Amino acid sequence: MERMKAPASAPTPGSAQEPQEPRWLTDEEQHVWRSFMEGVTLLDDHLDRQLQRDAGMPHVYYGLLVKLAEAPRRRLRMTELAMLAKITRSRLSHAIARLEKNGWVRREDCPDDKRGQFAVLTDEGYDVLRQTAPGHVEAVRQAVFDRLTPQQQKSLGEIMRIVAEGLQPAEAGADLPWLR
Amino acid sequence: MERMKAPASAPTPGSAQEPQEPRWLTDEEQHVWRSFMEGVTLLDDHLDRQLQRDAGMPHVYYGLLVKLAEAPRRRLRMTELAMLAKITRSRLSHAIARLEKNGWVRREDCPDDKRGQFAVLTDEGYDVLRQTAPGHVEAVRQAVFDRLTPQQQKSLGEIMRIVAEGLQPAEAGADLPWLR
DNA sequence: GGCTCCTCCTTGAACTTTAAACAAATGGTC
DNA sequence: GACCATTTGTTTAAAGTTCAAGGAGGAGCC
Repeated sequence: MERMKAPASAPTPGSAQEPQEPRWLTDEEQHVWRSFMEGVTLLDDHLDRQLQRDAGMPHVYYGLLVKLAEAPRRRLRMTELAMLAKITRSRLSHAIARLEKNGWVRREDCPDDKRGQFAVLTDEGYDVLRQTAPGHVEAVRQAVFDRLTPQQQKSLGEIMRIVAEGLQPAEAGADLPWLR
Repeated sequence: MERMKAPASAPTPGSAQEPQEPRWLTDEEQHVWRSFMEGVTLLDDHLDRQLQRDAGMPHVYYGLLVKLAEAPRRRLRMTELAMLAKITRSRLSHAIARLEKNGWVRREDCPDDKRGQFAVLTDEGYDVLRQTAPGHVEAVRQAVFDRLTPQQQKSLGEIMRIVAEGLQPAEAGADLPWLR
């Protein structure tokens, strides 16, 4: 994974060749990375199961409903929603199609731009959210916040914000500053 | 998401009813949680794409090869591997089937237990790992370690280990203590 | 208008994951 | 041995995700 046996000698650094000596992870870094991946995997699974059971949808879909619920008039342009949720438009298209079938979201044409579509949270969708939100918060609390000190919570936020910013496509939302 | 408008009054705490007043997230907690989810989503996507492009497999599959590479005789029982990778046996079955098609893993019967199967990393599989590991470490470094102070790295490890432990099924690996 | 390029969103196929059901082997227990 | 519960791993179908391709509208330019 992050470590494999390293070759005996390394090419001169700074040369034109790309394949420098790989910057393998140290043991400490490796432990961090494994804890991270394990924690994320288990947490993701846990919340997906919780929501699938209690709300009949995966975590990502739940997140979409939340974004819509928070938006003015409970609606967002598809691209906007995709960016907020950090997923591709393609994935969003499929997701909204499913949520539409459930009656939790409906599509509306955009008057200004005939290419555009709004995803609109229906009253039924809002109800689902209201009924399932308490259980979900509780799950998140039990899995994460209840186990961490305030200082750890703060650190986690800072750390993951840094990571997220580093991966944010440079221009993402540059023209939609109010989304950030 | 973690917050919806709260009812005006709460049922008496400690009563027999479950639906207490939900423990909504504070604003700070909510920011932490969103940073976390966004970071994880972006990171997961990023590494998946990196490995799909450079190694022809998703991140999880890569992780399976790594576990096998580290195991004695480069082999593990299916259940053992599933537990190490924190995935279900079903998922593992499918994954190994695919990796077997690639020629990177092969199955072997377990002599002791006729139900049992070993997943064995082939030489081809090992080569793929050797060739793609440098690129992957580099991606992990650039996305995570290069951006964090040593103190933050340490915190991240501690925090995610706590989260992981909380979600580990109580008995998981209890009878396989050498796996922990 | 005509041209080109870009953006918005959808689609279909291939692939991965999940959930539930299942066969076979094991390990008691009687 | 017969019985029953458990463990092991697979299978099926449905659901979700990804990738590449594409239609349609907008925006700038001649």
